[in-house]
Amino acid sequence: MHKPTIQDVARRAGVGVGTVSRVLNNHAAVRDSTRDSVLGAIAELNYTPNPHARRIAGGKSYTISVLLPVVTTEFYVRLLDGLEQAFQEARYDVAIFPLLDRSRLERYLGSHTLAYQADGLVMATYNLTQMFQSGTGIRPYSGPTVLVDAHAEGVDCAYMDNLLGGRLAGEYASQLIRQQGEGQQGEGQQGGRLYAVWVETELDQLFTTRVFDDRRSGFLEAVQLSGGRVSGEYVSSFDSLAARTVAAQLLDEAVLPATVFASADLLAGALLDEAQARGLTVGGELKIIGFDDQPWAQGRGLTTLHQPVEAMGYEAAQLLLARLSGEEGPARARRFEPRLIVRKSTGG
Amino acid sequence: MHKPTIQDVARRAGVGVGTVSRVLNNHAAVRDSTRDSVLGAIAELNYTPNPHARRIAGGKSYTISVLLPVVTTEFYVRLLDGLEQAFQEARYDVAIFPLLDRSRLERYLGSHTLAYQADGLVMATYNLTQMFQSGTGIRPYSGPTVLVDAHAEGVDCAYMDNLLGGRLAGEYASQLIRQQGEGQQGEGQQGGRLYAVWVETELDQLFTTRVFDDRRSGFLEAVQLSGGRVSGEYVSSFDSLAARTVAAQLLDEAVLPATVFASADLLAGALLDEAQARGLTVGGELKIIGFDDQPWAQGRGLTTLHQPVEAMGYEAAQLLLARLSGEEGPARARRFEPRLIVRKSTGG
DNA sequence: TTGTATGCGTTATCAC
DNA sequence: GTGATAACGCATACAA
Repeated sequence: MHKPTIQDVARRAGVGVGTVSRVLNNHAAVRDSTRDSVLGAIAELNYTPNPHARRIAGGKSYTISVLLPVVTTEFYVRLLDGLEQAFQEARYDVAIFPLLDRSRLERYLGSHTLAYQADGLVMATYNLTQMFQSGTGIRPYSGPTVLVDAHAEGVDCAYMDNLLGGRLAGEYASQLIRQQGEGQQGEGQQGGRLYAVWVETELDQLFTTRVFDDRRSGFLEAVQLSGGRVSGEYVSSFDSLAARTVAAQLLDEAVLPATVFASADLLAGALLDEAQARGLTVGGELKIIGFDDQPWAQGRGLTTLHQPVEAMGYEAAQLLLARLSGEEGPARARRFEPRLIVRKSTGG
Repeated sequence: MHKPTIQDVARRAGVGVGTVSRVLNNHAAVRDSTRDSVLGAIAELNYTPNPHARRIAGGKSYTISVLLPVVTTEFYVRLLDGLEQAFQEARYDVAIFPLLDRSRLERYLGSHTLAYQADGLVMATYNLTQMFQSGTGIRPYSGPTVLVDAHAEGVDCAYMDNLLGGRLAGEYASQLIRQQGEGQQGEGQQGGRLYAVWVETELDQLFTTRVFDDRRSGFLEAVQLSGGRVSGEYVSSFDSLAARTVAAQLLDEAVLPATVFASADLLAGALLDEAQARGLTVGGELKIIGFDDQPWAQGRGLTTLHQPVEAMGYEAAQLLLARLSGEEGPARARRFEPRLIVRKSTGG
């Protein structure tokens, strides 16, 4: 018993191979009744098309390469979920290329690798401009490319509006402080102070991203617009140890009551830990706002910004698929909006 | 100008396509002179074989799936280097599957994915037995499989002898203490105390590994054999924050002079940091031994165990390739030995 | 709307 | 040793 082929299906359904191919690829022009019988035969034989034969006949690889940073975060799991669902629906395989180190990028894009043979490329989170800048020896992939969780001129992209996210956090923080100011009358500091912890942006790095800068800009802008001011800003690298150290420093220096915005849940988590160690009442004298809505955020009651990551991945895939089916025209950018989730870390 | 095919090469070299295919695949029976002319034609035309056509004609996918944990460590970069080199030499593509979460394992092994279509599977670091245990709904991959950086009965594997590594550390630490004891006569503690920091083994986890347990067992065994004893043992999760906390605790409680074995460089690095913060003389009153020889270990002068990771990857690939070319027989296990690198953190 | 025939770029199997 | 040629499984242009 060999693996059933399209021939077997055709014979079984009493049709030609062309017809089977047509129902496989949704080529509308096929009568419902015959489509049903073909589908029936496929099911009975448990037939699955041979992807390699398909590739050689179609002259395409039906494969998409996804370049991904190696960061063990729920974010990328969700992003892949969105991407893979869309590509699967369109009968494309996705090959994942974890960018373990810099040399690997060049290798992946080299002409003899899987990535190069792909019909399209998805790049996550990177700064494309910097990545392909002259002098690095890296040359851009020649096929259609889409950026996800990043944006650049002249390239299709699906990105999260981190500027908006920061703004939402800033507006909410300002509002919290106003409310608190109304409650306890006569307080000079009118509702407590405002602090922020930022993620250090690594300069001169291939793996650089504007994500955190945008969150910062949005926040500062919103706070300023609402007439508030930030009493102290802290910077931490994206690392739990550094975050904890910075959290301790912040709580050493901060004047309570205070509201703190951390531009990543990783940093907010460290603040939560440090506050707990000091016996501070989170949600009361100390309010904390994070960003990411990581899986633990709900359990720990962290007010944070939730992002439609799967939707962003799905849409990025759609943009690429459109190009693959011949779409011309200028680059399109799809924007996605974070949403504030209020929990008890801000008294909600 | 279309992409040159094997036909073009044959024509150019004045031979048949069969001959071209033969030189491509090293099918010995071809005269040197004709091989040269074929190679010449290939170079002139800049010909690269179409992998899809190859796959369909050969009836194989010429692809190997590598299941990898998502841990940003030099270890996996080096492991991939070894694997990829071997597979490339044998004209196999490698597809990397980062195991972001548990659900992804099932999906990767599902019958409609790339991984399933691979001719062989490489699994890194995991506990195969636990992974495929009944009840998880995960069924083993049916093709030839090789384990790397792990070992199990009845499966080909290439693994690091972490037991030996631990033993080497234990012997060296014991030796250090004896030497020190001889130097300062009459000291009751005869050369100082011995401490150890272990990596916490996560139980009930898919992503479990025996690596750290082996390092621990080997160390304790060697120390006992040389008549020494461990004055204190500490446990930390594989996380820089936790490691620093544990390092601080250890240095709070330890009696100097002391020698500390950390079963991973990540933990040793935290000790280095904490010692520096306290103004302790590393290599003198405090000696530190790590495990892994991470890139920074040399610069910071950390005595540690170096592992032939690339060689292990390369050999794992060879084991799999042997099966792919029809090798029968019982499972083979290839053992690799860590090597102690003495640097100034132990006074070397 | 559907069946047939041709082509995709290799590898493998023959003869020579 | 080497050159024809038949698969491999599918998509597609063309004919019906």
